[in-house]
Amino acid sequence: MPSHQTKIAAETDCATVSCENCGIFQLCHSVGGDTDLSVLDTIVKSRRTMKRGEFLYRAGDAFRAIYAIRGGVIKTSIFASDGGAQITGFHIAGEVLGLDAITAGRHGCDAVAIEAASVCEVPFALFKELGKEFPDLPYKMLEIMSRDILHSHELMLLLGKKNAEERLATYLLNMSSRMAKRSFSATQLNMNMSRSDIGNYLGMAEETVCRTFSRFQEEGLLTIRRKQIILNDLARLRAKVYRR
Amino acid sequence: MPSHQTKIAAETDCATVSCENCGIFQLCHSVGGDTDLSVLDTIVKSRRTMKRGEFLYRAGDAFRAIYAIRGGVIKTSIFASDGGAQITGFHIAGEVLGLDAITAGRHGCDAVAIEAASVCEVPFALFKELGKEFPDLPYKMLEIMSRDILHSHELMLLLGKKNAEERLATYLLNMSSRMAKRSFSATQLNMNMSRSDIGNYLGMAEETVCRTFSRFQEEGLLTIRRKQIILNDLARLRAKVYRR
DNA sequence: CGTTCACTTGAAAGTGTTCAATTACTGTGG
DNA sequence: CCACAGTAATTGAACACTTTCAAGTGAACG
Repeated sequence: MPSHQTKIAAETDCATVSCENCGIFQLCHSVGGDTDLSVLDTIVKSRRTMKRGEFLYRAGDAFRAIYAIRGGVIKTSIFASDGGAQITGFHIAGEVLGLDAITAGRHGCDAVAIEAASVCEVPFALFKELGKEFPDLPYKMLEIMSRDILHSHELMLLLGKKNAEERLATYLLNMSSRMAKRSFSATQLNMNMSRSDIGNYLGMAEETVCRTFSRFQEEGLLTIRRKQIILNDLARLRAKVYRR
Repeated sequence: MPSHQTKIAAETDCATVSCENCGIFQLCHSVGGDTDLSVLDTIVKSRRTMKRGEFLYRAGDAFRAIYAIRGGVIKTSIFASDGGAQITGFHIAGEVLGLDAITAGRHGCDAVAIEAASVCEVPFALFKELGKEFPDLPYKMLEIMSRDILHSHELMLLLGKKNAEERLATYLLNMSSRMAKRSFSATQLNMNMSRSDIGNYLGMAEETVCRTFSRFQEEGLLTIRRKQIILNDLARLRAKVYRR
């Protein structure tokens, strides 16, 4: 579990697990059946590696492609006219980005790498072409978007109804289960995002995030080691998610 | 503009404007071209009228159909395990409901009529059938979902970053523009939802909604007449949307 | 015509934010 | 390898905003 912090965290896994971590690949596999997959391979191989701080796209950019994350973490955020921003998600391997741009024809949010990352770029025009050969493809995409909407709704519930402890607990458990799903540790989280980003995402001040982390640590729920958070008691953390 | 409060507010308009208010119809028109539209007519004619308080579907119900609202207002809400609820939207004529259920195969939220309403029910299986004849159809649906995601993101920004005044101002202007888009008055809003519902949606207590309404009225921004809100100064209201 | 529910308003209490100061870490250059 | 600078994280204390609790008003409806 040590030191390859400059490397892309999940990249190797993504390769070894025959790219199960990569959404589009998954998609294609589940759709392709015995059909010739050579075209798909071509598309998926148009990869891109990103350094920390690099933008995948910016709000206002013309919509050309959708992106499947192969490794690393990418954050998306929207902006109010007054400059205020709201982070709408931290996205990890296997998740698909850019779908919110379909309607407007341009991206509504910024997508920026929080740590070194790797993405598959699938031009939307090409995606539509493929839809002709694999009629299930667009419906798979509907499923993915449907999942996005569910995620949004959960975040709304969090932002609208939960207090600081409930927010942070929810967030940690969400991260934990998403990591576990991709066969990372469920209890040792590398929180590469800053406290400030977490606060922005959860709708609370950076300081409140810190204080809540500290309180959780005092209560023995977790251990803070730099950016690494070790969850010591998932059960008790789960109890924090809902109002007492 | 007077009294037909028990009638479905937009139903008549929907008919006269050759059903432009109805999302699915719009959808079909934009897709159909000169092709035989008789099947579409059949589907769209499977309408349903709803009384205030009636459920279109409940969280957990099996996903069978998607719904386009022809008239009235339907609210959707999700539930936390502890019983807490978050209203995720008030939906009016022309909007499509039920799409968030595609992934899970069952609905994740309740949809209930706030006032008498009328909806077109489109069985999803049938929708998929139609997709074969009209290949653009699923992509149109992607667009609609993309719009939903954008809406969700905006609400997140509101819930995460805005204070009471900004929230209510945003909400009123949003309602205003949606009504205007469907050729209703932009300044005379019939807020059929309760203060409590508004509060829930905006992530604030019912009392705070009242107080904010009162303050806006004192400032001359609007006039409160029962459920009817008259916006007297859109410009000044817009200035309230962002932080001073 | 009274009962009920929704809305409104007041005052007290919490919770989280803001401002400010301190400490810890990261990365850079000597 | 260490010192330094700059950034991120943490903690404290005062303050602001919203919530909560409580009471009162008004409309709606049987």
